[in-house]
Amino acid sequence: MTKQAPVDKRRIILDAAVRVFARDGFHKCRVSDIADEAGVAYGLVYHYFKSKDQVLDTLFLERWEVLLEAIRHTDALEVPAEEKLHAIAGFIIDSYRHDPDLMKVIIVEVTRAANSFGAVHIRKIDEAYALIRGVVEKAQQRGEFRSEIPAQFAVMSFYGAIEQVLTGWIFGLLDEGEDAYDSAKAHIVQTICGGLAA
Amino acid sequence: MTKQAPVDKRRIILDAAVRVFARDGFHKCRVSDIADEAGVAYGLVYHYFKSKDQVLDTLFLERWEVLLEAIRHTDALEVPAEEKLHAIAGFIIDSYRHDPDLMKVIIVEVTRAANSFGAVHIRKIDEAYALIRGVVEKAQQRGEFRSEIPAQFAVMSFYGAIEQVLTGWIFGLLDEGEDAYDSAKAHIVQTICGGLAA
Amino acid sequence: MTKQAPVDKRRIILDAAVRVFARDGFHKCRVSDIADEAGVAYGLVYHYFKSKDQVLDTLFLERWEVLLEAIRHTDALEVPAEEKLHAIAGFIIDSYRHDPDLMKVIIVEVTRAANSFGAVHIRKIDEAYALIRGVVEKAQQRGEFRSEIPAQFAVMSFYGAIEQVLTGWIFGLLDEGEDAYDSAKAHIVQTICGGLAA
Amino acid sequence: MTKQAPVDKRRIILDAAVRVFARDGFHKCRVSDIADEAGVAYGLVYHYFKSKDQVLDTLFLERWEVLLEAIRHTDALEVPAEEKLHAIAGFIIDSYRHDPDLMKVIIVEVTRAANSFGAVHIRKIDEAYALIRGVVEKAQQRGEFRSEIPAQFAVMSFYGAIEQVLTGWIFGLLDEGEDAYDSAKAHIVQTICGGLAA
DNA sequence: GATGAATGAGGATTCATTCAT
DNA sequence: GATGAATGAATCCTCATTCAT
Repeated sequence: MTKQAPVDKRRIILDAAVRVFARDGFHKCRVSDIADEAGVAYGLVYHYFKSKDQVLDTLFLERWEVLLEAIRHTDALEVPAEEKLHAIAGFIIDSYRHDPDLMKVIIVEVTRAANSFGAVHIRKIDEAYALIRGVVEKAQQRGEFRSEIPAQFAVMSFYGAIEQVLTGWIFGLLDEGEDAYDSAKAHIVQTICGGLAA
Repeated sequence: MTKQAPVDKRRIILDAAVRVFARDGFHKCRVSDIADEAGVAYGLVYHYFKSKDQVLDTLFLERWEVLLEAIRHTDALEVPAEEKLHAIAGFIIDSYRHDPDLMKVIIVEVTRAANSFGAVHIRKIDEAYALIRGVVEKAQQRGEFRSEIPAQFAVMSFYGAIEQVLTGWIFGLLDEGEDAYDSAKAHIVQTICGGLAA
Repeated sequence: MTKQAPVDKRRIILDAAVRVFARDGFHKCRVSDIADEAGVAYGLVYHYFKSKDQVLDTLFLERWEVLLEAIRHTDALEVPAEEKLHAIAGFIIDSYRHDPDLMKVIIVEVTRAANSFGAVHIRKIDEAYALIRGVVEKAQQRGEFRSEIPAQFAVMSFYGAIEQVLTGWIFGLLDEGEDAYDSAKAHIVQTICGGLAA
Repeated sequence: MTKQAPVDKRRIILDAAVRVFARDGFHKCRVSDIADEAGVAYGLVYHYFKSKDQVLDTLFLERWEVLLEAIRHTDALEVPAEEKLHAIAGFIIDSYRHDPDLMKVIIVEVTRAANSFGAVHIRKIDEAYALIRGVVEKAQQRGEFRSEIPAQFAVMSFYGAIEQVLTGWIFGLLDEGEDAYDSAKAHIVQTICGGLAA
């Protein structure tokens, strides 16, 4: 007789929330939908989280921390800047490939609605920008990237391009599929680094 | 006897709604807040609009139609593609410069939350993408732009970069100011067309 | 055809609230009970009052202001202090006779639970004490009342006696009836002014 | 090996409940607040008590029984009625002096809100009135007290005066302090027995 | 006895929308 | 057109109580 893996209801609730938020949207869904989806009692959501907002916060912060770590790790590598950007875009796109619901929630409900939430989220998001800016600035110092374009704008273009592609997938405006994911990584980086001009 | 300037209360309500949506967010504000801001009676909002949603819809569609027209007009010009993209980015950025509240509402409440609303918005948004895609594709056919990058991705990068810069301003993560607006136009186009690489 | 007296729904709600609070208690009753009793829609309660608490507040303050006015008026009369106390006790007891539900609510839910509410109530209650203290102090200065007993204690005894009698009626521990009301006024004043001792 | 002082968790919970009820009020506090204050697990409160109400009941009944016993004992003494009333007032005031939180809870949450609870409390409270009435009636028969004032009213005045003074202390409307306690005893009895009149 | 996770009914409050005037 | 009182469904959150360990 093997010992049963202990069930972490907190985790179950978070995972259920991802599905519900992705399906119905944060504002349209009810807390009871989350509880139902998780198969737990209504009140248990409030046992683990102070509010509906906090469920979303937790989801975002958990994942965003992983993203920040990935960017930091990438930044530390001894590779060309272009390769770093490829790795970062790749990480974000793979996050979507691996768990599209979670990324949908993060982009649609948090990243693109960050003003509704406290300044905490905006600061976290800015942390990611700052890390990527570091990558660009170092590349500019090393002469890999040209310096006419302020790093801040470069970052916005890069990150904006990625998020827009994900949004295209989320809204069904862009074809999805295994091939699409990999080519998206390449094309975004090609565009941002090489430019569209012939 | 001088002719009274006709007061268009419908317009007053729409303008008030922009300020309220920008300040409090579409979900957090109440219809009464709009009426208060407009200085009209509660019920009048419902005299002119079927619902709170319709107020936002109207705001979005009014402005988006202008944007589409601007893109169409630009597309028809006989100028290099890069110049066209500069005009389009310029138009969007000038829209923000001229009425930041309205653009904030359109981006934060509509463009980036389009899934909450009916498919109407998504289709309208996609119309803009399609027009810009036309610009890119023609440039590719003419050899102005290289063809390795699918036009669809190019558009996403271009539009995403613009929206991200606006978002940066909206969230206070990017320096604003008259200079910033003009240089933003240039830098976005430089990045997307010329690339970051040295 | 005579014009109908306009119905003041705010008043109707307040009056209904008195009955409901008296019957079920402030904590046990639901806002919907008040609306039902008043025969109005649920939301109307919130159209006129910010919260359930505020309904009780309004009831208390309305009536308490009348009490304060009555005490002030009595105090201004040129009559012996004992007569003044009789008038004050009489006013409070007549208030109960006239609208026992309202006085029950004020005593049970406000006066005797004033710590749950904001300091506003306590201050209002203290205002009544202060006025009565004035009556006693003047009587002491004039030699009508002896000075050994601090006015503050005298007031507490006087007011406490009245409230306790009302509480006795409310809880069914003391016989009620038209006779009882008048004799109560006399007996309370006799006790406080003349003392029990033979 | 020294014998451990036995820890009576039931007692610890009751004592914690007194503090919590006094601080936050019976209705506003949560059962978990009691457990926290007591430093015990949530469920333990329910191990010892059937419900939150029962905790309050226990507190009240425990103390009230002591009060009843004190009154009974006083009543049996061969001393003048005035002295008996002084002893009773003294006992209640000393109870407050010794444990103000407990008396606050009993007065604010039970004695003055007795209608919310079952008839049990009212009957217990009435028992005290009956005992004091006995004191007064005997005094009236013996000619110590005059008979015009029905004993029942005399009791209400006496007990009401005491409770009002305690309430004054509780609500901060009356000066407290060691001196105040003793003079309060004297003044209440002087007022009730001797009257205010010169 | 002791723990604290789990349950779920209950109720206040909000607010979009309607409608009589 | 204009007003704002009236409606009532929707839903978050609280918290007493139970129960498995």
